[in-house]
Amino acid sequence: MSDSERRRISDSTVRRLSIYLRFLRELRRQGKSLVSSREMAEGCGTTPAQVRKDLSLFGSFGKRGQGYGVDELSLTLEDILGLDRRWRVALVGVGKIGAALLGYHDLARRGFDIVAAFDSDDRKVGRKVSGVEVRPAEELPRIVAAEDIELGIIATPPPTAQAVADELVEAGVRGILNFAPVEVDVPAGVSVRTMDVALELEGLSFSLAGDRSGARG
Amino acid sequence: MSDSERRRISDSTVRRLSIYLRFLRELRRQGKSLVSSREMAEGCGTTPAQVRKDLSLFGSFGKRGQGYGVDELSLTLEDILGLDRRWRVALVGVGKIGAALLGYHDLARRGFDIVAAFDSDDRKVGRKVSGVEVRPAEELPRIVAAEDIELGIIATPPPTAQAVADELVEAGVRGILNFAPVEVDVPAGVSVRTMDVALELEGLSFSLAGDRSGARG
DNA sequence: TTGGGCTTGTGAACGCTTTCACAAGCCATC
DNA sequence: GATGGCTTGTGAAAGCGTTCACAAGCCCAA
Repeated sequence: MSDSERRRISDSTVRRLSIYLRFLRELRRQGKSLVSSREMAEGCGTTPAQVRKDLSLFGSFGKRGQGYGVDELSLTLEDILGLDRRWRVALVGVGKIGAALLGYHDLARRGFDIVAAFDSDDRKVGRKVSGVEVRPAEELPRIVAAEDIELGIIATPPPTAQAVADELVEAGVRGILNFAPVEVDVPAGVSVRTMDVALELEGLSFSLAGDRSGARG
Repeated sequence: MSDSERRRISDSTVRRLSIYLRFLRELRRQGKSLVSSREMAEGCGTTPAQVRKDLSLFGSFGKRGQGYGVDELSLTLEDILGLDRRWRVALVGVGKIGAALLGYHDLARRGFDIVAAFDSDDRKVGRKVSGVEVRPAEELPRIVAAEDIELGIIATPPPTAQAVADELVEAGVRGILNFAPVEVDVPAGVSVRTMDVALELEGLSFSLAGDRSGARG
């Protein structure tokens, strides 16, 4: 697939592809070999038409009358998502969230290895957290570049998030997962996703606040 | 605002409202009193027209030729988002992520109090984590109902997530933040948001994989 | 070989979200 | 009080994503 084709794919489609893959891996563990778009939709919280349309953006992977081959489609989605390899990730900020991420083995299971961790707090530097040594923030540029790290996770307080993002990009990182509750700017060609727990809770709060009369739906 | 008006608001708008509010609070700390849609757009990663359209869905809060009053708009957005009160939250699963959330004070700062934590592991039950006592999973239904808890956070392994969601809903919870990497089903009238760190990294992986020729954009 | 049941792949229709473009309106200055 | 510069609020247009609906195609049974 060419870059220009890839660019046309929407964020929501990519997100669903990940969900499909997660579901397919579960089916694989259960030993299922075929799955229909209807079953995928039920397991992934969407519609059969949506599943088929999403997949059709990349090719024809199913068999009419039968469904999709679980193994085959898993591999295809892994290819599409760029998961046919492992990714080297740098973590910046070893506070509560950063430490939790270092200990969260689902990341490695899904292809993302945190190979370096940084913190500006001297008391944390040198300690090992879940097997990864915490390094001083000053070494970030050198190590990220030297170790060919392509993804970064920002788990610092908001005021330093932008500076960290700048350093990561300068050192060659082209994808950033940001846990600081602030939007960070990056140059074109670099992707950022921000995860803000409180922001998600606020979304729930909105739904509930609009529901004061006990309405259903 | 009536429920039916509220229902028309899209998820993406609600998400942006939260981002606007986050930004406005920062401006308030800086002592700024007026802000234009252009400045908000720059600080929130969107466009001025989008900012104005989002706000216009709820009313006219600005002053032509000047912009929006920072204090006034903050309060308005808090009202809209249902943040004119505090929310009582139950946390289920005190593993790495759960413990990190208990120690993450940004939640309390933004109106969400984790007032109960549950775990099925006897070794964790009874311990206090960041000031909250861990209770046995069996007590969840009773305590959530008795304490008028309206929001739940699931931080258990995937296989138990659905059962926990069912218990939370049964006990009266109408909003769930799910950290288990699996989609959970809930009845109409209950909202769920799933946060999956690996899934977000996969999104970044997709962008980078489609970018092998060093294209810009 | 034929018929029935089921499922994919996809153009077209639909509906929602974003962007555009401009009238209405505020403020400072002269 | 009139002028110029700036900003909001909003219909209309454009752009996207989702849903519909059905032809094409597979498999099983008789």
